[in-house]
Amino acid sequence: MSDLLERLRERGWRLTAQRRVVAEVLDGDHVHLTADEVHARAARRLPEISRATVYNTLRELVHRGEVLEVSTDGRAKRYDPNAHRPHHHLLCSRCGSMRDVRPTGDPLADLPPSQSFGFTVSEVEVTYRGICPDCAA
Amino acid sequence: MSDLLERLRERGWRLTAQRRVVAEVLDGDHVHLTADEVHARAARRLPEISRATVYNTLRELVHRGEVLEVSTDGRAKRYDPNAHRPHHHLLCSRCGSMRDVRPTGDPLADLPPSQSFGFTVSEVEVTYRGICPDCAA
DNA sequence: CCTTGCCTTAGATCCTGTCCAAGGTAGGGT
DNA sequence: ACCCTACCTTGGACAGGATCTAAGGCAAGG
Ligand SMILES: [Mn+2]
Ligand SMILES: [Mn+2]
Ligand SMILES: [Zn+2]
Ligand SMILES: [Zn+2]
Repeated sequence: MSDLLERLRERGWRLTAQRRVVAEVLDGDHVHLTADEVHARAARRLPEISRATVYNTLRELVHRGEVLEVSTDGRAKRYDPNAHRPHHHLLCSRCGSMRDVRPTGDPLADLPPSQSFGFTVSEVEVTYRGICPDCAA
Repeated sequence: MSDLLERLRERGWRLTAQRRVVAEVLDGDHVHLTADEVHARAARRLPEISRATVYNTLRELVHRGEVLEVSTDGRAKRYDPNAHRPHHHLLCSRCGSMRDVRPTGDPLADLPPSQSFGFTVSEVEVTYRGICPDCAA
């Protein structure tokens, strides 16, 4: 994720300790943290970091396409560093945990033009809902 | 939608003016109102109806499977009376309006068991995001 | 009709996320 | 190495959506 920070610095981003820590916290696979979870983990390394800065940084990373924002049924949004390879999600209806999945097939191709109602469709999101192994036990 | 009210009354629901009006407001095709929109329309027929009652009634209708709750990217949730025939949604990223769509193909079949991560998957939700004709103009 | 337990109500409260004004600092320029 | 300044961070106020509470109201069975 240090690549990311370099890339952004070249585009005029100031490299601050806060932004570095947020980027570190977001690193990994199947990572889907809420903003408050990001803040809690960032605060372990940088205790004075504020919630506003976490929100600001996340918003900018999303806006620049470096992080994916996923909303889950009225709960807090989750932030996903795996933005460069498109994928979908498995969501536990009980605890809200998420896993990445890559279904075969292209749902965009499954939308007949007769059903588009004049919309210019740019993306599709597929969410599989169920109970995760932990919650099933 | 009077069928609905009868069905619920037989299951022990009290038939109040408020619940009747909420059910009326929710009737129709491609209906995806927010709770406040439901409240506003209900209040045209029953001026003293409270927001709390609208929220209570919607929550119960959703819980009993008579109305679908659709969350749309951090905006207010929308309520969909068309719960009995499964369908998916076209969502305008600008104004938040929605239309029902019925894509061909079954996304559930597109999830390889190797990708299930032990989840017991019970439903799949597909959202097509784009710009609606009104917002494109 | 009466009674009772469910329903409705206004307002407080909670949660998530944004906005603001004040002070701090990265990093280009000298 | 040091300044400057525009950009960044901060705490707290604020806003919208949704839930909760305690008090009074009313559907509907007896
Ligand atoms: Mn993901
Ligand atoms: Mn619908
Ligand atoms: Zn779970
Ligand atoms: Zn629109």
